[in-house]
Amino acid sequence: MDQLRETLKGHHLRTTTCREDVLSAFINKKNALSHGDLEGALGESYDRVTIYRTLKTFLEKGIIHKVLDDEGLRYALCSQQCSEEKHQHDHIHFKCNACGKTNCLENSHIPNIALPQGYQPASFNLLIQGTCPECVAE
Amino acid sequence: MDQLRETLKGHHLRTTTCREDVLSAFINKKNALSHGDLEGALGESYDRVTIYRTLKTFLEKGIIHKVLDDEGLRYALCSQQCSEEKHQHDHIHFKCNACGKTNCLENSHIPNIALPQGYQPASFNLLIQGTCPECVAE
DNA sequence: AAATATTTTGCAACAGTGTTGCATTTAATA
DNA sequence: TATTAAATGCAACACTGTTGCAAAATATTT
Repeated sequence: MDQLRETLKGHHLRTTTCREDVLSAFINKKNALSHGDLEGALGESYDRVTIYRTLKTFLEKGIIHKVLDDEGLRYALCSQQCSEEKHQHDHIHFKCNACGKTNCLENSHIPNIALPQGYQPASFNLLIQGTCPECVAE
Repeated sequence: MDQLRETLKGHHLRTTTCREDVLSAFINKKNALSHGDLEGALGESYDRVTIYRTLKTFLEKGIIHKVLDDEGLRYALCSQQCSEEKHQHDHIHFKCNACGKTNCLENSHIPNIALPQGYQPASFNLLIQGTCPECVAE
């Protein structure tokens, strides 16, 4: 449980029960979570606004990153060490159309891509939709 | 101007001024447009709801496709011929962090990507963020 | 050209998502 | 334990997107 406090401290954040619970939710559920998912998971414990602010803070500090799919915005833990200064995310997000879960493929990398003249890329975001191993098995 | 009517007819849609104006906006502006962009461009001519429904219809008929970036949802013309039955989009979307515009790189293709065992991909969506040629030049 | 059937539109109302200001409470520090 | 600074809860609001229904417009038939 002190793991949570350490992570928060490591990112220069005060320890609060809300932050511990949100962080804990991200660690337990493996897949990306939306604000609504968190509201559901944490019940009535915290105000909606507090959860929004917690997500915003976690984003800024590099604890989580945004994950986009056609249904909207979700968040997932940063596996690589990210900080306020530097976010590094060139891995792939996979959304299963069967179970609806989105997660990060940790050991994947987006290959080099030849862009037309003049385009200067800074960050890459690849979402693949399809069927995940668990749903393929059924 | 009959171009518009033809396109609509080709997708089995009735010709209405709203549909013509929305389609026209997509053709004139080259970049991806959000619902809000269209509301701005079309002024008070049409009800918000009508624009939402027009976008939904265009999506279903394969006239436009969704483009996701970190700010939310936009739409862009399908360059390849899409229909109600089949959407085919493996091109790349580029968002310029300087001018804020997102567009499709028409001659680009997402390369083959090796997924971990068991994942069955169906569709790919790659967003690259950076600086576009026009903004690099400045 | 007028009548009909069908689709589309505008309006009202609503649900969901996200933000801001401010007073109160809580966490860290001295 | 007292002080300081940050985080929370509440109220209010703006934005985004959806649904039901009556009125209007389109395409079709006569």
